[in-house]
Amino acid sequence: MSQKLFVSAQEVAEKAGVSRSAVSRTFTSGASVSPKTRQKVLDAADALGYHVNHLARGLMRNESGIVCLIVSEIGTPYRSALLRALTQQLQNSGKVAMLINTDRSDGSADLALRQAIRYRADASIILSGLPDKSITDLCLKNGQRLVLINRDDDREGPLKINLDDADAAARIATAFVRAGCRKLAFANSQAGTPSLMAREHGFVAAAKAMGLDVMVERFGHTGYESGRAVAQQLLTRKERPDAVFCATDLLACGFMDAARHQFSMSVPDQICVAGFDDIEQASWSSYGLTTFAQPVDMTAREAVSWLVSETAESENHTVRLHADLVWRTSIRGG
Amino acid sequence: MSQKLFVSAQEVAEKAGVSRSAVSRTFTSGASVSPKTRQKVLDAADALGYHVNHLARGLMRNESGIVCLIVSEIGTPYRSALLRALTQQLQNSGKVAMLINTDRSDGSADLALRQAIRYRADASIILSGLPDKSITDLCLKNGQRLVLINRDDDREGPLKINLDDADAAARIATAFVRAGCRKLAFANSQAGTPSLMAREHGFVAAAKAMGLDVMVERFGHTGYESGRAVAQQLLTRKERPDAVFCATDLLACGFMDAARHQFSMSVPDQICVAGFDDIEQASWSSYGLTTFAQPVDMTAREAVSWLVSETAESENHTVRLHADLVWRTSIRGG
DNA sequence: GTCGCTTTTGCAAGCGTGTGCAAATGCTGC
DNA sequence: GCAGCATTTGCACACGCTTGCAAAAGCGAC
Repeated sequence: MSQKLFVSAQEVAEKAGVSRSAVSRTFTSGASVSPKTRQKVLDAADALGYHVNHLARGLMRNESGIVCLIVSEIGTPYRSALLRALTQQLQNSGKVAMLINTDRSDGSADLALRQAIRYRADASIILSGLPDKSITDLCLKNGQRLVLINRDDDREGPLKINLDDADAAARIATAFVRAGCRKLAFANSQAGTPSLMAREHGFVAAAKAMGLDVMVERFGHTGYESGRAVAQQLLTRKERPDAVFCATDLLACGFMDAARHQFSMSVPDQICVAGFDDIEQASWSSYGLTTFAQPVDMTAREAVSWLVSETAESENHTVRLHADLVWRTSIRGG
Repeated sequence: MSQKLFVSAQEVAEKAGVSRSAVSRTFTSGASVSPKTRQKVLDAADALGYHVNHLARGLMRNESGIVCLIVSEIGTPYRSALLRALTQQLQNSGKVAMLINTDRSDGSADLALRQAIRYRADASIILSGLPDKSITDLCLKNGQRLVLINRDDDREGPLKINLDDADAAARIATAFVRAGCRKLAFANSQAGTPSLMAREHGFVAAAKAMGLDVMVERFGHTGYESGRAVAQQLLTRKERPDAVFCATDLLACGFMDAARHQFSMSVPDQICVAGFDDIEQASWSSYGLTTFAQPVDMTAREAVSWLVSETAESENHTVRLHADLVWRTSIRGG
């Protein structure tokens, strides 16, 4: 590394002919400093290229300004969209995002949270994976805040943001039946996360309430390829479904592609398809997928505003957001 | 925030019955500490839930372990894939990623880099936007390292990672001609980044070398909708192109969708299409897009290995990577 | 000029860590 | 037991910053 170190407040103070406290106060909002010295400090700082050392500031204030985002499958459309919204909101609130990728092993969420603790992150937002109870307890005990997105879990302390998955599933079941469909199917992955399972159970329950059975098929992880695989399983059955609700838009895209190009089926004439997330591709004209829009901006806003709020400690807070149905062309009628 | 502060090395030392230096040394690799005390410290630390304060450590060592990723359009397939690879590599090297979103205004890249300086980031990786010279100079002067990905620029000091865009463009021009196409077009956005323009110019030049003209059309920013718009401009011309090279896969997807669904054209029979990036959607069977694969993993590896290397300072380093042609079904023959 | 009051300023004590240096400890061979 | 050596340990200072506290400075009124 270069010999030349960063310029410190001390040097600025000397150049401006004031005490070190003065320069510190100049860069601390709400501190008492006269306009005259303030200007002297600002000039000197600019000339020297001074920037407050947030490491040291965090050390003193016991508040780093860092928020950890713990996320897997970053390359996925929905995840990256959420990531975008979160970083945007965090920056608006003067926080900075530390990104931790948990794609690797299974204990990686714990490792990630430990990293968050090391950097004294003010908070962590978990978009994936369920950390060990001992770790989250440690976070909470040390005044860190925790947000769990779509990760239903029974811990006390963290903010949990969820969707009305079951309601949405019921709505889509109704839509299928109105379109004249009677042979319903549900396409899922084997990930088994709470939100995916809530959609599945909600759909099956709603169908049962209308006197219909549901063929459920699960495969692999939650991606395009799994959608194709599930299509192969469902569409080679003796009795083909005439409507399928996919737990995710990616699954739905894979399913539609297989149905059309591999089984030469027409969507929505021969089979109706619905998804969940409203990723960008759902609106592409090759798909025109009817789906539920994840309120990513709202989610990000809720998460961040809770993180930066003064109060809101330790009460068991859960936010349930509504997913709007976006009607396109993959279901008949409408 | 909670009254209970984080546990410090001091408390661990007291509980273990050793000096504070001992616990510090226990958590510093390569420090001299006997196995016996080391174990005592480890036990005490575990019992108390101690974690080294990286803020303080960074302050002392003048090396924070933080690397800033400065990126816009995080939700885009290519960007998020690169992000995934970079965070992966950084974590492998014991670094941690600070994510900075520059979607907002134009000066946001500068603001972002300034944030990086405040946290004494060891390095910054810029995936988008060109920061002001004064800021990058400041980074470099203070021993920060800088990596520019696909952002050709004439500064000295940073590592620049680029692709052989022009070569790729020439290859695809040849492929078009071999497929019997003579009326070539290039679809671009108005972003005007170096790599996009290199593809355009390379394509036009290669075509000219073969005695062919190219219809060039640019629209908006680099996304699906712009692809559709460009299609509308190109396909309503008196003389329609029979082959179009899109500067980006997203543009290509938009173009193909418009060509097929809006103009009822068949790809590749009536028009051949090629893209660039090899995003996941390019392989989806609705597109089957022939495209060039961005070597994201290689890019990430090059960037990170340079960042953590001891040497490699101040020499003007440029890495030019090769983009493999991925042949699918959007071009005839092959 | 002096008094009372408000605002500004400087001092110094921390925050939690790494590390050079000297003292202490352990080990080996007589 | 003791000299000679390698290893471990503790002390104390440094890193760059914030902030309580008291001294200093400004200001208006008498």
